[in-house]
Amino acid sequence: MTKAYGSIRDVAKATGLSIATISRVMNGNKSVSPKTRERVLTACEELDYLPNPAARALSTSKSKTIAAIIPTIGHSVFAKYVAAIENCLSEHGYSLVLAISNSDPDEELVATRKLLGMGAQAFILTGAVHNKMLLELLTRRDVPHVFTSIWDPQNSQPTIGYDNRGLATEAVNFLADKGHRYISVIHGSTDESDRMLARVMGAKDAVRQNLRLTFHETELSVAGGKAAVRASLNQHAENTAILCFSDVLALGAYFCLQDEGKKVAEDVSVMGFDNLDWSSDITPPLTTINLPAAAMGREVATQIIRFLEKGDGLNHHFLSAEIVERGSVKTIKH
Amino acid sequence: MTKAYGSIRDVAKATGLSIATISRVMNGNKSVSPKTRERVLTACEELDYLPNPAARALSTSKSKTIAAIIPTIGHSVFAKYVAAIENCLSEHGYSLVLAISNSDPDEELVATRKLLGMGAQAFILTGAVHNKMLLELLTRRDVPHVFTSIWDPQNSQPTIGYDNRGLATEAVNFLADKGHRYISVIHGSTDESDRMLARVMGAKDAVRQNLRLTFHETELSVAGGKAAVRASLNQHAENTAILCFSDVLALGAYFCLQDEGKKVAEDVSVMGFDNLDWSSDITPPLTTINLPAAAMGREVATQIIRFLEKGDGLNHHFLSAEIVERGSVKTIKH
DNA sequence: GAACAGAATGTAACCGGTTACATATCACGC
DNA sequence: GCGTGATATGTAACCGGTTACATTCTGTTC
Repeated sequence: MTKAYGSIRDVAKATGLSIATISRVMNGNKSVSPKTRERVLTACEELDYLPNPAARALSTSKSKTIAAIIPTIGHSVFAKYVAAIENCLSEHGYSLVLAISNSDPDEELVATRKLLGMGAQAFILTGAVHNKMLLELLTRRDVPHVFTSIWDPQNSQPTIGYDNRGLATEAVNFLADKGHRYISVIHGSTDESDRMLARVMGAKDAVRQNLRLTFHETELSVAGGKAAVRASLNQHAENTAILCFSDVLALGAYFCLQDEGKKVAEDVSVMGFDNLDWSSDITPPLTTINLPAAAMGREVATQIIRFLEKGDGLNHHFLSAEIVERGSVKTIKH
Repeated sequence: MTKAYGSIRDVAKATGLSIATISRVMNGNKSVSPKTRERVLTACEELDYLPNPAARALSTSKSKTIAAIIPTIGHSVFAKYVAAIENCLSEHGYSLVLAISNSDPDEELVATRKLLGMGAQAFILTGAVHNKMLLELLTRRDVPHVFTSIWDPQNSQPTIGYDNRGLATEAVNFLADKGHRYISVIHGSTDESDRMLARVMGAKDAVRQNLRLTFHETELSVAGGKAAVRASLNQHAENTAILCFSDVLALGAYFCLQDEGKKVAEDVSVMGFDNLDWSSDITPPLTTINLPAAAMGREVATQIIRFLEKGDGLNHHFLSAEIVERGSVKTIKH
C-alpha cells in the first residue's frame, strides 16, 4: 500500500509469464511446473513483490481478518488469551484486529461497526450480554460470532469458556471445607459484566449450614479491592475469609490487611480468581482459580478457522479450571 | 465481507442514481444536493449498506490501517499507550493493528511482514533497536515509521517519547538527595531492550561523591524483582535504597522485603519507574516516575495522521516525565 | 506419426469501490 | 428566450488481484 510497489503484472512482465501463473504461485496452487515456480519466486524476491491485500480481499471476498472485542487490555488473563488467539490465527494466515470496549455495551457497538467496516469475517466477543443492536447487526449480515470467557450451553450462540458460576460455587465450598463460615465476597460490577454476575450467583448457590456470605461490589482494581476489604473488615470483623473474584482485587486485599496490621492467611484468609502472572509470587502465594486463558484463545481461534475454511460448525466448548491451592488460605478447626 | 451484502450498485439501483453519486455521498463530497443526499442515506439504511473496505482500499490505495508493534501487552503502561493510539486513530477513521514482539527482534520482523501484508500504511515501533532487515524493508517500501518510548534526537528516524537515560539519572539523583549513598539498581535485560539499557546508562551517569550503585539484571516480572532484590540484600546489606526500573520489579521488591521481615521505606527505600495503575495503592505508596503513556500515544497517532493526510513531516517529540514522590523513599540524615 | 489425456499456461471477466472527465440541469441577468 | 457559469449527476476507466474457461504443450500408447 502507501505506494504501488510491484504489482502482479510487473512480475508477469519480468518473467514473461501471465498474471494467472503468478497468482497460482503466490497461492501455492499445484498446477505450476517447479521450474516456473522457482522463476516466479526469484522474480518476486527481486521486485520485492507482496500481493496487495485489498485486491486479494476484493476478489475473494475474504479479508482474512478476525475481530475480537475485549473489555480491557490491562489484565494478564486477557493478555494471554489474546496472545493465544493471535498466534493461532496467524499460523493460518489470518490476522486479529482488537478492540477494547471498557465493558461498555455502547463502545462495543461502535467498535463492532468499525471492525465490520474493516471487513472482519468473524467476531469474538467477551461474555454473553451485549447491545441488542450489535447482535442484530451481526446476525443480519450473517457474520459468525462466538462468546467467550463463559460457558453456557443454553445460549443460542456458541460459547467457549469456563463455568464462572460453577467455579464460584467451588471456591466458596473450598473455603467452607477449610472451616470458614463467615466469608466476604469482593466482586466487580455485576451490571457491567455478566461473568461477574455469574460468579456472584455461583457464590450464592453454595448453601451450607452456618455459612454466611457478605457481598461487596467495587471497582475492578487494586484500589477497589482495598476499599472493599476495608469496608468488609469494618462491617464484618467476624469474617475469616475474603473471596475476591479477581486476583487484582486480592492484591488490594493483601495491602488493606497489611495496612490494618493483619496477616494474610494467619489472621484472614484470601482467595483469588484468575491466577495472574504474579499470583504465585506475592507473599503469601495466592490461592486462586487458574483460568485457562491460553487454552481458551486457542480453542476459539481453531474453531473459527475451521468454520471459515471447512465450514465446520461452531460449538459450545467447556474448559475446565481448577483451584490452585497456595498459602493464602488457612484451615480453621472448629 | 463474508457475504456480498448490498454493493454500491444496489444502492444506485434502489435510488435510481449513479454509483458515482452514491460514492460521493458516502465520502461526504459536497457537490451533492441535500435532497439526493438524504435519499441515498435512507436507502443505505434500508439496504444495510456498508462500503466494502477492500474495494475502497484498492481504488484509493489507502488501507486506513496503522500498525503498532509493542514488546508486551501485559503492562498497564503499554495498555494505556495503545488505548490512546487507538482512540486517536479511530477518531480519524483509521484502525490500529497490533502485534506483540515479546521483545524478540525476529518475532518483530515476522510481525512486520505480516502487517505489511495486511496493508499497513505506517508503523509504530517501540524503542530504536530493531532487526536490520525490518528497517530495510520499511525503508525500501517507503513506509513511514516512528520509534516510541524513547526520545533520541540523534536518531535518523523520528522518535517520540521520553528521555529514559535522563530520567534514570534524575531518579538516582533524587535518591542521593534524600541521603542514599548505597543503592541497588534492579533492571530488566539490557540486551532485549534499548530503553532498559538507556536507563542503566542513565543511572551510571549520576556521578557523586560517595555514591555507589550496584546493578542487578533480572526478568521483568514480580518474581524477577523478588529474586534480584533477594540477591541484592545478600550481597549488599549496606544498601539503603532499591531503584527498580519498572514498577513491576518494585512490587517484587515489596514482597521480598516483606519476606525478609524488612519494612519498605523504614528499613529500605524503594523507587519505581512507570507509575502503573496500582502504584499509588500499594503500601506504602510507591515513589516512581510517571511516564506519559497516554500523551505519547496521542502524539504518535496525531503525527502519523497529519503525515498521512496533510503530508506534514514526522518529527522527534520530547515528552516530559516527572518523579511522583509518595511514601516508599525515606530521607536519610548523615 | 496420429490420437489423446493430462499438465502447464494464458485470456479475460469480475470483485466493489473512486474519480477524471463529460454531460445535464438550474438560476440568473440581459 | 438565450447565453452563461455554477452545480448536480452520469459514464467509464482503473485499482490489483482471483479464477472459470480456453488454449497450448507434454508424453504415452497404438
